[in-house]
Amino acid sequence: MSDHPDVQDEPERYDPLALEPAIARRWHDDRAYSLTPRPSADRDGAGTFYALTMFPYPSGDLHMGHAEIFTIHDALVRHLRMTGKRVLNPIGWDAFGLPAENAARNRGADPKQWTYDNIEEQRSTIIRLGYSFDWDTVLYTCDPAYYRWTQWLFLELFDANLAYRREALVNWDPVDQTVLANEQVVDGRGERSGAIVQRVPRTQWFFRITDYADELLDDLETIDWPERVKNAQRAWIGRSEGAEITFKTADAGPIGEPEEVVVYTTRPDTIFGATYFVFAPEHPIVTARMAGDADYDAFRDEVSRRSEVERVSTMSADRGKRGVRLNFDMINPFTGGSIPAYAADYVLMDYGTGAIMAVPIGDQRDFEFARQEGLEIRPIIRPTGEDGELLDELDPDTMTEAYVGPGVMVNSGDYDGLPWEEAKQRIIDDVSVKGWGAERVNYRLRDWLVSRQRSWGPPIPIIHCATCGEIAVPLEDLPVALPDDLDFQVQGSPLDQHPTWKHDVVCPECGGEDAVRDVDTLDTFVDSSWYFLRYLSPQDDTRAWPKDAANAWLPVDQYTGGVEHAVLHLLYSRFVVKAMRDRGHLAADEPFQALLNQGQVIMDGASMSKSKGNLVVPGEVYDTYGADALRGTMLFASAPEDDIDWADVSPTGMHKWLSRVWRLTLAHIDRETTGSAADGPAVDELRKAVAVAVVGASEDYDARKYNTAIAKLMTLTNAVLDATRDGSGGEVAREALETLLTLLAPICPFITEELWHRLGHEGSVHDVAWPTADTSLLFEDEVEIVVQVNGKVRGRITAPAGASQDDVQAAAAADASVAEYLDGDLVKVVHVPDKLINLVVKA
RNA sequence: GCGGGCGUGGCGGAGUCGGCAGACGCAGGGAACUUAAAAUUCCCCGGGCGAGAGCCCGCGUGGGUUCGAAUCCCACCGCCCGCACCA
Repeated sequence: MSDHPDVQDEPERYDPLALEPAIARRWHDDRAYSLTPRPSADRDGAGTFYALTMFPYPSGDLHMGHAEIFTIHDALVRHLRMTGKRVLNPIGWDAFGLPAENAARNRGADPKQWTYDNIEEQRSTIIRLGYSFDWDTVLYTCDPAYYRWTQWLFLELFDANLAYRREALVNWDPVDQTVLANEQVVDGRGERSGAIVQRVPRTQWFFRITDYADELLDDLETIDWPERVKNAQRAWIGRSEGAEITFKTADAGPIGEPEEVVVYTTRPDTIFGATYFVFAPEHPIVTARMAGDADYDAFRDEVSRRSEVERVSTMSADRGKRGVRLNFDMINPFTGGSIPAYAADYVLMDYGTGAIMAVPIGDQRDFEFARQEGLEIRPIIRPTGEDGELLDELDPDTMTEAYVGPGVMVNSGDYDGLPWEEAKQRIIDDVSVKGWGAERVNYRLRDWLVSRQRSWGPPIPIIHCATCGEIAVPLEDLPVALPDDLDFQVQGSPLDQHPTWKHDVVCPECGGEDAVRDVDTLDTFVDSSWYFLRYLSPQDDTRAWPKDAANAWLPVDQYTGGVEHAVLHLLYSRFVVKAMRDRGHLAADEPFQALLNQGQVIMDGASMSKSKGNLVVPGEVYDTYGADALRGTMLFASAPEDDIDWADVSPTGMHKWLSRVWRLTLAHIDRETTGSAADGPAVDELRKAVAVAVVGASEDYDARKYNTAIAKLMTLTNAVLDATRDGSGGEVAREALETLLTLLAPICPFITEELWHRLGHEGSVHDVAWPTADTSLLFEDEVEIVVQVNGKVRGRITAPAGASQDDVQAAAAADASVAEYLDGDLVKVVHVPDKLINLVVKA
């Protein structure tokens, strides 16, 4: 090279920094990987593929985690293209959200400018790393051209009664005077102010995701996702089966007659063991009956504050339960007996009905509370063993924990002697007959709270009219755009505090002036719950997406992203697709057919962060070794699902291998140029090595095991080296190198493209068809067979392929190193053709 | 506590349809080339015994099934990730 004029006769060295940026820029500027025009209605499954990667959030430059996702995804996509698929591979930015707003608050930045600056930085890194996205489909969720349709989506749900407003307990930061998103609450404190977050009632917008609870649960069986993600969703949905049963207050109380209180239980069979009754402290009946009791109010306030703070830091078992005896009793409808009523912190207002029948004998929490308060623990079940045999009766005085196993009912009136499962069904039936309740399925899943008192998000397209109520903004008035002159220094919501924005509207229904805009914005998870639909037609300003395109392209064939979205984003997207299906806008039941969760990139065993001083950024890696080495290092380190500890891997090693590929290719070109190209004596081995590599690497690519695919390509590289060591190398060497470059192209797109051109090809290596192997080369005339005696390897023999057991056995027995172990009667012979023979002898 | 996953050389990892454990690489050691270095190329590289051929041990631990187990079954230990007072 030019800075070493004295060594200019040396072969050109591999210098990725000199060749990668220009190629990267060309791919981007030429839109080399855009899929225009789109195949749509003719999509038949075989010819097209929708590959999706979770779009980045633009807070700063790309980090190593992004590089990991995109590298895996890009290898997948480039490989699929070479196998003939037409791949839709879009990119965009999840560009609304709190960091931009916080930057505005803290540093006076303009959130829009801040966001787009970060996007540009990320975009150039993505281009530099050679990720083959379709740059025609770029979208930004903060662009009015996008969020117009996010607002449309909201109105669709509003029209379907799947979006509604009600009062709910939300996270309130008393210092910043604002509601916080759950993700802004860290260990019970506001992330900015450090103040303990309170639960306060506030009117909020919700999406009725619970309407789809059963389908969201059942359809998990139809999608190809990691089991742990499905399990996380199952747990989050939290379906349980039981019954609702009505208890009455023992006295008439404030309304003049006994009040009815419904409880939810999964163990109706244990109702005869309900020896007390517990309300959530905020339960309305309790609030009414304890009104004016200052001690009670203090208890309730402490509980509501305490529960949120301590839930995150303390194990429930260590904490003890807090409760107070209320000033009334309840009647157990089955026994007719009066039982004491309590309010306690271990009963939650927002699950079930906010009240429970407490069965200390059969529920650990009730047991603990009963012990603590000296309440009766009544045995109503006698344990049975595995074969249904009766075991010892329970003794409440000596028990240390509740009994939750199988048994038969005792002390349970007409149900005595029934197995507990049978008693459960009988009691459910009887409850219905007597009008005391009904069978009931319950879910842990809550409706999705989507409103935020923040201003860097899509305004909720609703107008509140004094006479008409909540009125949808007419579609032709969308988008409801954010004003450009928000003041982010105000306390509370900048949108709410804007001098004119919310008032500059009349009611679309009655034309009345006494109307204001909704000042809340939508959760950023709403933006990301449908972006994969917008990718189908990002420039279309007449509709969110064309129905035929949605039907053609959904579900996404492969979705790659982090497991941190196991529940939220992936559950919300599933809900949105199902809701849009029911609105007639698409046909798919699920958004993402297959999901791949890539591992994390960590450093020295810990997640990377600036504060820990262990941060590695993609830039410093590709500025040293190049993008190909960065990509190769990540994929060679381990399987895509596994974490990568950057301290354990070696971009240097990857660079060394790529340099070897470079040298071998240039040496071959030199042979051809000087007319000395001719295959040497090792040509047959090399031919075979090519076939082995094609077959092996193809299998690995199909299984997305890029680490072993690379290992096989290294082996092929070493075979080329061995075959050309003597300076020989002709057509077969060229074929070996071209195959190597083709097989490596999806992983290291730059060096392969460059060398492909240097080998004299006009087009791109990425347009080459995936190679197939001459499998006849894989067939061996002779095979090595392992000889075992009593299961231990004692020798190896060479035999013709397909040799019979008799022939192999004879040859094995004749082998000197084997014969010495054959001292006894041959009792059994196990023969695995062409692989192994095991001679079992008995002394 | 409940649910899920994982334990293989100094390190990342192969092998996981039961059939030669440690592919491929990193780190390390040695050699060639060089005035020297870098780069490159070659050799060695789980532990023990042995001059050597080779033998024994070895995939978290202990059992089991089998001609044969890293792989299948049982129990235990350890680590990681979810969820966590959900009635």
